[in-house]
Amino acid sequence: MAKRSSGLSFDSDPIRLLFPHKLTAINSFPDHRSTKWRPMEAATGNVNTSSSSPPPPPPTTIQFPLNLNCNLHDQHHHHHPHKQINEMDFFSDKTHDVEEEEDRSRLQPVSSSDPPPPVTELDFNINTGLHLVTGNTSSDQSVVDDGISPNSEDKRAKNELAVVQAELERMNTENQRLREVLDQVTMNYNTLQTHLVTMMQQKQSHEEQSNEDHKITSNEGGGSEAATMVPRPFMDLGLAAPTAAETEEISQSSSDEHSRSPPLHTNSNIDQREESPDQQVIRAGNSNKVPRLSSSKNNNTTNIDQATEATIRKARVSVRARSEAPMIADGCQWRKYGQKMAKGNPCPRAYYRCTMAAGCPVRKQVQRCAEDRTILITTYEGNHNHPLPPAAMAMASTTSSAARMLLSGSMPSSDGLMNSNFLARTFLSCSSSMATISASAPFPTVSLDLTQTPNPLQLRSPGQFQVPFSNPQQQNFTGANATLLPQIFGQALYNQSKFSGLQMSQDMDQAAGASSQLGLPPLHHQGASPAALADTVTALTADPNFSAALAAAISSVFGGGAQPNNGGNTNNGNVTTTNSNNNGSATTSNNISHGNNKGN
DNA sequence: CGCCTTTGACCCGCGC
DNA sequence: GCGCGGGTCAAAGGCG
Repeated sequence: MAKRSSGLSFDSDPIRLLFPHKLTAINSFPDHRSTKWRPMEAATGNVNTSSSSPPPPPPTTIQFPLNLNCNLHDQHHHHHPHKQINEMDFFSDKTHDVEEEEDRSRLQPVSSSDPPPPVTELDFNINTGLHLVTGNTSSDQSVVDDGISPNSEDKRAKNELAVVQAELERMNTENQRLREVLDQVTMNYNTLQTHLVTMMQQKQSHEEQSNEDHKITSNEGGGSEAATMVPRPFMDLGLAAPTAAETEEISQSSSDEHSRSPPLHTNSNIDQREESPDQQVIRAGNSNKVPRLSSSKNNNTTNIDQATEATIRKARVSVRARSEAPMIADGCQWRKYGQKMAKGNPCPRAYYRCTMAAGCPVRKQVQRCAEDRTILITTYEGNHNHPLPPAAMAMASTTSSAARMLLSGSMPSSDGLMNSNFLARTFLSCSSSMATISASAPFPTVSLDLTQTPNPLQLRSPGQFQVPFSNPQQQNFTGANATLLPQIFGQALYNQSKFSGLQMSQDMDQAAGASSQLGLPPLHHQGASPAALADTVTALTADPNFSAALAAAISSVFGGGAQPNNGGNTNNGNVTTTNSNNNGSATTSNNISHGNNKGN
């Protein structure tokens, strides 16, 4: 399936996303500047062009949801101010009004002496004259009509008949139109299904190879049927043998997608198991190539979850933001544990570990863009296993949600497809010009480019605000705002997830729990192609819900200080930064560890 | 003293 | 098998 210009770009064959661990390091992590970001830029242009003008219905076959929704929406909202249905809309009062006027004008000769009364449904009923025939003389009209011959009543009846017939015609037309829409929906569904089957087949072949190579699931034979559902490629991404508590966690998460998520854990507990201080599962190399799933004591379901979580652990969210600060303040406490010179970038890459809780598996890498040193590339990996301050919640949910989006986007299970796609489109629609999915990177990575000015149309929510994203012409985007952006984004995503009410409905009982604790679409199926996801995302880039989510996010981040229609530059110019800025915007950020600035 | 950064060494996977 | 590159460890030192 061809790539579509949605801001979502895949660098490689879609199937590769399913086997991130198999990928070569063609686009290894540090190379944000090169291949990874290029598609996004291209996509940016496309998106902008497509979104700046009323989208000429792209040939995408997945466009239907929007159209369908719009139509239905309009039809069911009688008082929608921008009703666009001209040909037929008998759900609309207004249409009725107009047509009734016409009908009434046709009927006028019968009772020409009466000024046209206010048009209402009641009037319509009265004017049908049907009641008059039955001898209902209570109305003024009937009084007026009293003096009229039965012949005129016949005329009137005929007229009414004509009206009814016209209505019937219109209804037929509308039915036809709806049928066409339905056909289109069905066709699109079939297309998707076909694509899914294809991908599943490809996946199975890969799975077989993977099984032979890694013998990961040698333990239990699990039904072949289940085996086909098990995301074998992810098995490699399994974690080290889980502890008892971990196993419990796993079984819990597997047995219930219905939540009971531990309260106050910002993100899924996926990584709690990851390393106890003495365990250090993420050891050299292992973190990169993922510890093996050595334990065989788990059943398929457990393996699925392990694989899922391990993959999530590997999923990364890369944030590009202009910042002169050494790091963007994301509300967490970090400790630097290493620094390396990465190939292809003269700027060193710093490795940070979350120190807000012992054993928190979250890592982040900070590196300046080689091409533009003002751009700070921060890549998050993993999920916190501890409560987070509000300031850190957004970013945590962003990373977590992005990770899940990546995974779910590659697993279009019957129940996961919609969820994943919804989340994906949520994620990407908000910034189709900013978000990029890299499937060719060693790990599935969602890249958020916060250095570009997003399309105002996309950022304008019904509330008419604009995110103070960096303006390319205004390079003074400093750490303060750079700090905010991920939070905005994350919060928007988080909110949108709540609004969506999709997978959240299962686990959203924990308000503090970030989206990662939301029910992850079951990993039964796998092999959905990112392209399919891309298609869906492409088709659904305009998600009104996201605007609301983004509005809420900004409101929360700015404490209601979001400036409507500020053109996005206001804050940029005003905020000056220091490394330790809290910029007063968001919350009680712990900000970057103090030593961090010290060191730099 | 505790926490942090620095930095060289080490581990590991992958490609050749 | 070797080299490369990414990622991490851990000793040493700095700072408040």
